[in-house]
Amino acid sequence: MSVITRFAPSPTGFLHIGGARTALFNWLFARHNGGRFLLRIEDTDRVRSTEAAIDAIIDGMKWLGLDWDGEVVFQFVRAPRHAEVVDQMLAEGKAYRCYCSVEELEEMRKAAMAAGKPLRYDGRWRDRDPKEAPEGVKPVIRIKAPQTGETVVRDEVQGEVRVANDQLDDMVLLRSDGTPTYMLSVVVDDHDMDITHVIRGDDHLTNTFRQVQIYNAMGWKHPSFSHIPMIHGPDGAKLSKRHGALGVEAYREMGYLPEAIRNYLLRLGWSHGDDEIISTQQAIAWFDLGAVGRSAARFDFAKLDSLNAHYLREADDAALAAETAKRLGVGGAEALDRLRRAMPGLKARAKTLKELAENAAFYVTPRPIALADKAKALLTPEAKTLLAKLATELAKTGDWSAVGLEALVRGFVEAEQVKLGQVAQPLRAALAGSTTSPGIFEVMEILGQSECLGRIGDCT
RNA sequence: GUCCCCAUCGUCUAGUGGCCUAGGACAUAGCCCUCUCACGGCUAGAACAGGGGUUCAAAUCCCCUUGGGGACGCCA
Repeated sequence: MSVITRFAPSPTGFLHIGGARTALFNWLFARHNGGRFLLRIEDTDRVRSTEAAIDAIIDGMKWLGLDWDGEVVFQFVRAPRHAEVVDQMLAEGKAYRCYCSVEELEEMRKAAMAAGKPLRYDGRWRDRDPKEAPEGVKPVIRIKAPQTGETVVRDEVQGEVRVANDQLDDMVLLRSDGTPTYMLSVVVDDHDMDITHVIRGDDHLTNTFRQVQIYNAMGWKHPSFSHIPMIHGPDGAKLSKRHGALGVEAYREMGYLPEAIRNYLLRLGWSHGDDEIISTQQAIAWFDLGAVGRSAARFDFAKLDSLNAHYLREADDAALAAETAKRLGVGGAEALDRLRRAMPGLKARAKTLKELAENAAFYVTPRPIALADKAKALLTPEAKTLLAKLATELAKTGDWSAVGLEALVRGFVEAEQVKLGQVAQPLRAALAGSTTSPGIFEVMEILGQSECLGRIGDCT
């Protein structure tokens, strides 16, 4: 039997980082096994589901390079099928109508809490005669769950997990308005879509017992379950927006590369010996459920940064130049060409595309460029004198290559009896407007002779 | 409150009873390289939550405690 996995987000918000990892693991597992990876949008909550969220999820998946097979499945349109399953359960005596009001349910929970008992529905309509139903109340349909024994889940990641059935209650399958609940639709859809492996966050682990009861009631074989640990914020608490529970588009905005995100997310909870840099090809070849860890991981931007820096250095210069130009809001073939030639020196110094753009700005800023305070401080009267002197020599040279310029400047400092830094730093200040930049001779070569002389002239 | 899950350096993790005076990566500190900043190289500090067992032998197996997380909804 071939493997079929799915990613089933509810469109009530963006595709956050935890969801992205769940999607990645499902995708990897399917690709590793030559199986199929499906995308199902769980939009049964009509109030909270939005079109914008659906778009955000789909864009996020595409950006991350997680391609799914076949058409996107929308859960809401399958509601009639879900109701049909409930009809069958009703007919077979595996489900029943419950006429409890929400107030009644609330009291039940309070009483249970006070008595130190599990918070569960007491089954008061389970065996009650439907003739006693109050007038005008639309019932919900509840499953007639087993009351003794235990339900066991053999999880690929968590191992064997069991719970006594008296801890579980008769959950609602169909709401009083006739729409299906999550528990029901997820089971019916996973069954109908022939999902073989359910890989999801471990916040669903205890839900799994209830879902298994539905599979059992229907006489269906349930898929293999893998509950992967959640991602926490740097402080160990649940991931909040403040930490990184941002939509993937926010990471894109911050200048992270999809390959870096994939690599980072993969290593959060999964490992392959001491390997850290793992290409997507390798990830597909190596991924296995058995190596997924069982404890929650904290999200760490520093590590993501370092991975991103790595992939930035490997990225194509022309593509990086185009992205940088876009972020800088500059166009034109000349600017683009300058950025492309400057890219090797630039990308080694940045961790994100955002930082890359900031560092690259001086290359394409029109004269006169603004000088940072520290750069101004470098341009002392003595330094300016030296620069002016150097400028006359620079104006005469016919070799404007980094190598030629370095030879020229080194000759100049020797003649002037000064250290290279005494010239290079003011030069950097004048040309880049900053105290830090790529190698100064490289900067000069890329900027070109007239631009350099102009910039030196602007501040001497 | 009830149930479930988890627990190795600050962080991500390797480790599946002897190879562990516990390895790697990120971060941190120092040194080297050097026109600055990065990159790169080298070095350093840094962990088996605590307590009981089992065993010739435990980071690894069992139990308890503690700490963290999750679920308990006519949300998903």
